Amino acid sequence: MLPLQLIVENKEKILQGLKKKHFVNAEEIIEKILKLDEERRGLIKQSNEIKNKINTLSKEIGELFKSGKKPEAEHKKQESVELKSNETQVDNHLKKVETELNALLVLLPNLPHESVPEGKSAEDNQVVYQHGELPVLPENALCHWELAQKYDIIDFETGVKLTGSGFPVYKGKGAKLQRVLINFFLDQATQNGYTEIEPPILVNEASGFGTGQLPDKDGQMYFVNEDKLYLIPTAEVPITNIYRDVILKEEELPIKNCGYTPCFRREAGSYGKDVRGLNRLHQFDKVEIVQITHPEKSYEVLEEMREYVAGLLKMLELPLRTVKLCGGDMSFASALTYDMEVYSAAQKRWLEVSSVSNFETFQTHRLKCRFKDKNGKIHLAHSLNGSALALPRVVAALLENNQTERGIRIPKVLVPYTGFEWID
RNA sequence: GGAGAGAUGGCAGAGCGGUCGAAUGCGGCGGUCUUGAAAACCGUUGUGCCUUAACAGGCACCGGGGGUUCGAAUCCCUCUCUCUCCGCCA
Repeated sequence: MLPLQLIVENKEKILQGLKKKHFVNAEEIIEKILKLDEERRGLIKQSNEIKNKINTLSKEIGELFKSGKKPEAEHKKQESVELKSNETQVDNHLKKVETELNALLVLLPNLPHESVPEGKSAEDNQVVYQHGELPVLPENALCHWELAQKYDIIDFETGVKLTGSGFPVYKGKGAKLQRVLINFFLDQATQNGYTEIEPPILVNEASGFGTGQLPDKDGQMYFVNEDKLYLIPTAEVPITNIYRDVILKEEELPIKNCGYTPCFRREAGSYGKDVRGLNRLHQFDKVEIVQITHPEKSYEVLEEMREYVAGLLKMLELPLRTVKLCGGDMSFASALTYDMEVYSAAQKRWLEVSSVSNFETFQTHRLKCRFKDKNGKIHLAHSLNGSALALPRVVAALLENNQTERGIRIPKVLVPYTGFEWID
């Protein structure tokens, strides 16, 4: 959520940013917001003045009763009652205005950083980095879902039987590979200064709202109606919400947390090759990294996080590229996002395995996550996060790119974890 | 799941329906003393919003929401959470 003050003070800048993000109706909404805000201020002033009078009267009434001047007290009581009904009217009006205002504010996405490229869709994204040779596989190379079946390591059909599509069952070395990757990613993160967190995977509405999934993505999360809880779509939600309603000390920044959780996404309306095999799932495993930083440091940290994630993929010997998302392709809450993609040699396409974003104050404003500087002043912190990494597509690329006559080769860094060099 | 108790400032802990944003203690910050430190003493110590160029002033907040009252931290209702006992349980 964008701070109201920012909108009031920087209307033009906001409109520009929203345009870059291809947000429609921006002008109309902003105008409404400005008008409502003006109304709101007026009403607050009125309400406060009435309350002030009532408070003063009440004190006087108390004194009058004490000194036994009953008739005068009664008179003032009457006056106070009238003021009260007046106040109730003003307050009701104010409440209505504030509800309307809030409903509009929540619609506005975050503003893109100035370096975000113009563009409408994924085609306009900029490749800013590429590393590794694209493997060339023989004609008879198999896609990962075929390999999964051949070596009996992932069973999609049984997942359908147990739950539904998008809930694969990992078996044998396939299951172990999941566990190994989680451990590897967590170990790397903790070695790089991130504190490991194991959060709940069900969260309440306030948490969903805090990181911006609600109300924007209501319907994409699984919801447990009985207890009014959401299954998390990413560890970002619980891990970032740790800092909801918290005032940090400046010297506590940056906060660096990481965590593994299963992630749950309903993702209604997907189709075709995008959802084959491991390409898109309703449940998957992911290690997430989250940082809460000083506002002046967040872009530096974003680059650091992006390099960190690229480093993971290099260790796994996967060809990768980094894409800077254009305005139209960015998420609701992000100010700048890099997607990390690996090349899946049998499918002959790039698969997104990580998304690293700076949210600036968009999340922290909702979260009320602030820090106190040396002078005792309170500021909003910046929040960032990234996948490091999501497993399924990494596994897809590993299986496809490393397939040989002999079996599937496990990357060297993982062998100490797996205890085997081949899936065969 | 059943029965009871409770929720107050960074923490601990007071608070007859009126002068309570809230005693007191601890902690934090500033100062006096000291070569330095400790001790002692003095002062200070929440958040949000509105008005203001500023000084300053006003309003709200004692778990959340609603109510009674001229006036609520204090009374009533309701929700949430915590604790104790019992039951169940990895």
